[in-house]
Amino acid sequence: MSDLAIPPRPTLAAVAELAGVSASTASLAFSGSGPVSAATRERVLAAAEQLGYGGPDPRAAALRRGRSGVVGVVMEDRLADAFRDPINVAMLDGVADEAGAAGAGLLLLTESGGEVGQLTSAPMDAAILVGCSTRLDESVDRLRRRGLPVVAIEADDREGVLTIGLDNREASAAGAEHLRSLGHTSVAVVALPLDGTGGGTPLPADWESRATVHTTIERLRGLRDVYPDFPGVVATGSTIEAGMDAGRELLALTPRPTAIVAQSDLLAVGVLRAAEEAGLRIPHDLSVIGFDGIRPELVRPWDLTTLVQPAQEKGRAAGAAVVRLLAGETPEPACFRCALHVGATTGPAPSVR
Amino acid sequence: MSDLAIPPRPTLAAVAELAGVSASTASLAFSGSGPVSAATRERVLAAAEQLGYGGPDPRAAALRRGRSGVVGVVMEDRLADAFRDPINVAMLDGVADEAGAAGAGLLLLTESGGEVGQLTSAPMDAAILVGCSTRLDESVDRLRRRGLPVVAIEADDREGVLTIGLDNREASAAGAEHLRSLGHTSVAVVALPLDGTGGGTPLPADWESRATVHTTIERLRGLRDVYPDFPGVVATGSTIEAGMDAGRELLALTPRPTAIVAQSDLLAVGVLRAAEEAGLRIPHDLSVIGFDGIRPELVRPWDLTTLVQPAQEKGRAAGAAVVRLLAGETPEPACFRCALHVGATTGPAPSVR
DNA sequence: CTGTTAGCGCGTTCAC
DNA sequence: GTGAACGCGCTAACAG
Repeated sequence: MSDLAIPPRPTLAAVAELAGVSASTASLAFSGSGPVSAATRERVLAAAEQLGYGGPDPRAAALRRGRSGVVGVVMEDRLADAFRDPINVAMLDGVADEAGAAGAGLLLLTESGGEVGQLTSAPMDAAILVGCSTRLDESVDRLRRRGLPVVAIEADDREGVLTIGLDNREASAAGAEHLRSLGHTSVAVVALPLDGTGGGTPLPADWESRATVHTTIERLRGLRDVYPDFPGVVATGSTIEAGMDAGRELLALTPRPTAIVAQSDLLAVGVLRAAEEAGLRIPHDLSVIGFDGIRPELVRPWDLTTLVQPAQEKGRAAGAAVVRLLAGETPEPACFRCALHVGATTGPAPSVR
Repeated sequence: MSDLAIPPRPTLAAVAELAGVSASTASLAFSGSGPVSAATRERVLAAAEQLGYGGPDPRAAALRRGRSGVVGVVMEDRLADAFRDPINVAMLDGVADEAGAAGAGLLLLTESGGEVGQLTSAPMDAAILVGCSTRLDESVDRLRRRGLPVVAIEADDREGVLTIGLDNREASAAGAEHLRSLGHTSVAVVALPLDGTGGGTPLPADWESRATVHTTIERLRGLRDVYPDFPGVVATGSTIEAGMDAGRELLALTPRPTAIVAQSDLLAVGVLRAAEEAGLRIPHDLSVIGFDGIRPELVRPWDLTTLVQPAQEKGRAAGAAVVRLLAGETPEPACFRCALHVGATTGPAPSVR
């Protein structure tokens, strides 16, 4: 581990001089986008080889071109948390597919990252906002002032932002409708966080005015469209553990709900575990419905009733939108739909059996 | 969705002029790192506000400073695959923790991404190589020629690269030793990919000379240290599905192995499913051992015997190393150790019971 | 505390 | 097909 030291890097000019051509010619030889004779290119490349020149400095190229080839992906506070939910991973996957194919790198950022905020200081050509929370508005402002095109996934419509949506409300309502058709009258919800703060608390009555996370609100609204009243708890995040905690609390209610609506599959799995722990039979004693439709193997051994969302498609759409925006086109906003998968975790309400 | 168009951005100079100060003073007002009177800063900020100026252009700042505040993370070919294995996610998490704390953004790259290769054209200050495969050498060359410090996770030692290692060989040997102490004489392996190509084939006899993935080789060597001869298959990736496929093949061998060594926990879970499918009792009829120690809930309902590696620590070390390298320090290479977790998927060999 | 002076390393006009 | 000049937008030195 000797020389990790950085040797002085040759510049294009040095290469050009060695090759006996002008800097601009050398530049063309590298970018390949101009008319350069094969012989000249050859000489330039040879000179570069000899000097150990690794190609044009991307920083300078970025300044000159006004493009850095980087797309920012802005996620929740901790990357850790974001990565933990497979649905986010699937989405990122879609983004990487499209943006990557267009030659863009993905720069992972958090809204609160860094000192003054990476949002203001990171070199990028556009940004995709994911899992939008409280600071969305502020983030958008910062990005827009930098002149960057912004694409948001599942966010409130906002001036200057292209939104890739999901029918959260309708889908949730469809899930609730499914429960209602099974005769459930006593349902409870495990909600995703309402805002940037803690969670792990009962769902407040005034959630609609207090919550700031678009997805959470819309899913709650969908449930309310079918069940005007329901108790619930706010989970600390989209994890199995949080789902277990929430499940334990809800199962201790009297009367015990006959169905629990979890706002994500991971939460649903946690609820199922809590139910198992309490000795309840699924779906005989309790019905559980999730949201997302993550890969079934992660939910094993249950066949979870859930709302399957096209996460990767969503990501792909966002990636494609950014690419088009950067190409000067004006892509249309999109809205994806979920499909209800009726599995084996929902059944008739105990009272009607 | 009207004006996603990018309005002309004001420059620092314009702001400075409006504020009636020089450009450099304005610059200081923004970076905050110089002596500027509160009143002056105030005026500059007000002018910026008025013009809708969003702060210094990161591209220009990067060129001038020679730093872009971005650390590249180079992963396997498809980001999708990388994200699918929780062990990678855990590691990324560690990297994000350290690098993020230092204010750096993580730029996700693939070795083959983009046209001419993002490795050459992406603006970054340093790179972390992860899941090193065939093209490692070439990648390192490209990065080193750009004068970038390079940190590699689990790679062969190489001039000019700081390696963060794992005791893959020793750990695998310890796992094998565990099986031997239980009386197993007939073990088979499910190997991670040997190189960038397909997989899904029997493990060739000359794997040692053919394989290019450091981690795979070292783990195979560790197994061989205890069991000189063993059959095996090469999985197509680190997934449960690939593990199932591999498991089915190995369980069809005659004589059927009494123990299967999987090179990752996901593969092990796949093998367990294949065993279940074949009606085998675990560990009565078959012992299975994994590698990684991903979160237990992902392996449920089994309590998998596995080699627990400190993945997040590994990532953290890599992140810290990069940060120190960028600070001009010379961090030492590190090597982490795994711990054998004896779960409920390994037991005495059938013949000795 | 603030202004002046020079570039950072390259890509892009134009001419030739 | 090639070269000369200019400036992308900012910041590090210095001088005042």
